[in-house]
Amino acid sequence: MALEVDMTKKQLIMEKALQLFAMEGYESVGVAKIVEEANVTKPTLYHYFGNKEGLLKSIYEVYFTHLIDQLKNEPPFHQDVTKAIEGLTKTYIEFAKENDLFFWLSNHLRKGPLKSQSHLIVKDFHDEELAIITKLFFEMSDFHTNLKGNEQFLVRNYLNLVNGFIEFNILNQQIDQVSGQQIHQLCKQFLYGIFSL
Amino acid sequence: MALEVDMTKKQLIMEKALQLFAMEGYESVGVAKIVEEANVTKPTLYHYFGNKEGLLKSIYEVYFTHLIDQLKNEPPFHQDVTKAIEGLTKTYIEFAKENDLFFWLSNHLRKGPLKSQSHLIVKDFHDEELAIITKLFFEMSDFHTNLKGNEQFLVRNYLNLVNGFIEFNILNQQIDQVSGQQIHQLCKQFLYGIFSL
Amino acid sequence: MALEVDMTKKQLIMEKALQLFAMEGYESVGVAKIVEEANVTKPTLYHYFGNKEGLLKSIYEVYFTHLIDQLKNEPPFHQDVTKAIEGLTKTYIEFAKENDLFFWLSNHLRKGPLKSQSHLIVKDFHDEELAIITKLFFEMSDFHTNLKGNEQFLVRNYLNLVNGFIEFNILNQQIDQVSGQQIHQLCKQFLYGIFSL
Amino acid sequence: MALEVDMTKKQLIMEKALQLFAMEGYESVGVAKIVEEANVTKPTLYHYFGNKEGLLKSIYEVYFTHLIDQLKNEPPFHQDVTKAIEGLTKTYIEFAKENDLFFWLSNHLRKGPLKSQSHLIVKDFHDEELAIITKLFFEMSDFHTNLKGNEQFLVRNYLNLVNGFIEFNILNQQIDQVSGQQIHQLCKQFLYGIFSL
DNA sequence: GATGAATGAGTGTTCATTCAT
DNA sequence: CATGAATGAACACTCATTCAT
Repeated sequence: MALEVDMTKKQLIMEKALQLFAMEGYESVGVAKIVEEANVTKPTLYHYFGNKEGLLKSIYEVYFTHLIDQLKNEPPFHQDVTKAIEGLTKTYIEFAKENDLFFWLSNHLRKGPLKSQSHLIVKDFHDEELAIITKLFFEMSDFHTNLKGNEQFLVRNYLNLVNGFIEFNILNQQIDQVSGQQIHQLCKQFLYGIFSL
Repeated sequence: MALEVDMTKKQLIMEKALQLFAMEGYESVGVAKIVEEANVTKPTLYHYFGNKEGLLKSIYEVYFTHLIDQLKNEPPFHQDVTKAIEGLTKTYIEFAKENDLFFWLSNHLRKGPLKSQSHLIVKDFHDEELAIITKLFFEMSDFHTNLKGNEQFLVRNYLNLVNGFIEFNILNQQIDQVSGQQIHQLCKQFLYGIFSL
Repeated sequence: MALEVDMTKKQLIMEKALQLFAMEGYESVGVAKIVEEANVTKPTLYHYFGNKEGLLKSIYEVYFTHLIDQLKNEPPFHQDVTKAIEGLTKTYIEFAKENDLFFWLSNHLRKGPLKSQSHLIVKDFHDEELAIITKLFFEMSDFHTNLKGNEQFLVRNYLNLVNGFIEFNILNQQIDQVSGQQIHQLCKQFLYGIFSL
Repeated sequence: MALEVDMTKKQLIMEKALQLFAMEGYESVGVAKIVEEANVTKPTLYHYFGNKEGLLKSIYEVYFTHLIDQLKNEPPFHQDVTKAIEGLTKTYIEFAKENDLFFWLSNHLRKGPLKSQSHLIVKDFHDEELAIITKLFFEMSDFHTNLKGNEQFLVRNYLNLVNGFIEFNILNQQIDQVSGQQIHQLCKQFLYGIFSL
């Protein structure tokens, strides 16, 4: 995170909002608290973001876009499942290393109550993420036909496993120390599971 | 669920609160909405539960206690890992079949923002659950020494996998149709992963 | 105060209400707190007193009636102002010794906000008290014509002085040790003031 | 009091609150009534005062500070008891003439139930007042040694007498007509009492 | 760009009181 | 006599949002 003194007010608001949303929850944090932490006034917040919903969207547009871009830049699948899964997992973990607070927040909002305001705001973003991962798994099942019909199931399992792994390491403040070997082990665990099908 | 007409007002309030909390989130649902849905007045709610927090606690005490009891009644571990994991998983799925709404709710609250009121309310309950599962995995690692040192990691993975599986099936309204074979497959996937260690 | 075990529920409610009203104020104390302290239920309170107002009235009827009776039993004025004032003062102080909590309460309610519910409830009681004292001072001014025209003024001064003296001693938990000599001194102070007119 | 049309909303809220608190009591008056009388909304009140307690404190800070300042500006005691007491009394009565509603309010709160919220809010203010008056009486007892040991007692009596006198005149809407002669008479009454010691 | 001031609608909670049993 | 259960209205307070400057 850049020094607060170098940030524009807009960045500062997003930064503080991200912290608060991640730790206390979008619904529980009032705009009053956000502007207080950021040392700005409410109209400043509304000037930049329109409303509270727009603030959350802006945060997603800044951070989540990075993730999506990186996921889209994954090399196309070429028969090596292990390589594909490890590459994907490394992408997720690299992203989480650099954006731990946002990862933590989005991981909660993704699975938040279906009809909660916050979940509805971010649903589209995560749907796009899901589509990308799902596409990859369908490509894989074209080569490994024993996976056929289980793509959705495997996508869910994969995301639960990886996101859970990352969340656990963020919680214990060990995300920065996650090694390539640990990633390898995690993927092996998932892949062994896959081939059990 | 019994017909509404047969329920006491206390039960009715808890039922409606459970539905609303599960679908819209504890923080987003006001007591006004709960009492309106339950066709009672606010003082009635406060008569039975003291406050909103007490309402959530009461819901947990009713439902979660069942889960804890069943987890405690799991037969002690006797060297057969597959049997132990499948038994545990069946317990979770049986519980989820009978209490889908509560399972959905608790699965969100368990991983809710660390400092959110709702998470803090239910933390103790889930800590007890975690302790029981963790104990089981430590018993397992006594026999399968290759698991040693990874118990916490495996517990997290297991819970992510099983809870994710259940959540997915509740979401698609297929939880009632989950078969023994599906459970077997789910566990196999996890167990293959374990022995990859 | 009699042992609580010997009291009827009605007496117990009045006793606890008196304590709470005196220390925290009539408006600030809810019936919920009163019944909790008295270990009875709300309908019991309403059975005996009708409503909160009736409870305060009942307390006044029990205690204040004693004061009024004693004031009425004061020997008629026979030219000795000192004797009259000292007799009156002794009556007040005796009453306060035996009923310190009630004295404290009534001393507050007497001067409470004019339009407050509690003041309006007890106004009639204190008007009767005032009438008795005023009558005495008019009798005095018949003999000491220099007091003529100042009767109301003197009544107020007298009550302020005596009630203030008692309040101060209750506050310092010294009301039981107030001696005849102290009463004599207090009255002397007032009487010297009178004859300055 | 300035015309309402010339007042800021903050002043208007304080003015209306003062009136209501004085006549009906702090505990009995809801913020809803205050904002209704002042023709503003609740958030406006909370914008300026934080909470109901802050409103009462603000009123005290505006008015009571005037009184304290004037009390502190009393000329130092130079052996003439009569002059000192009459000066002090004039200060009180001048203050009451200009701030009759506040005087009325503070006179009630000062002696309100010990554990009532309103009394606790204003206690510090009145303690400061008491300290100033007490200091003066100790200075007097250095010159008039017959007063020694009775300072606290005399302070209470003095305040009861003067405050009672003022209250009586406010009640009868005669406070504006209180003459220097009446003040002289009041003080004479107290001073004669003093020298009876 | 940025602000102090203001708001309508809502928050969770408690009030004195009453009902059927 | 006494109670658990229930209520309409009010409580102090906060929400996300907007306006004039």
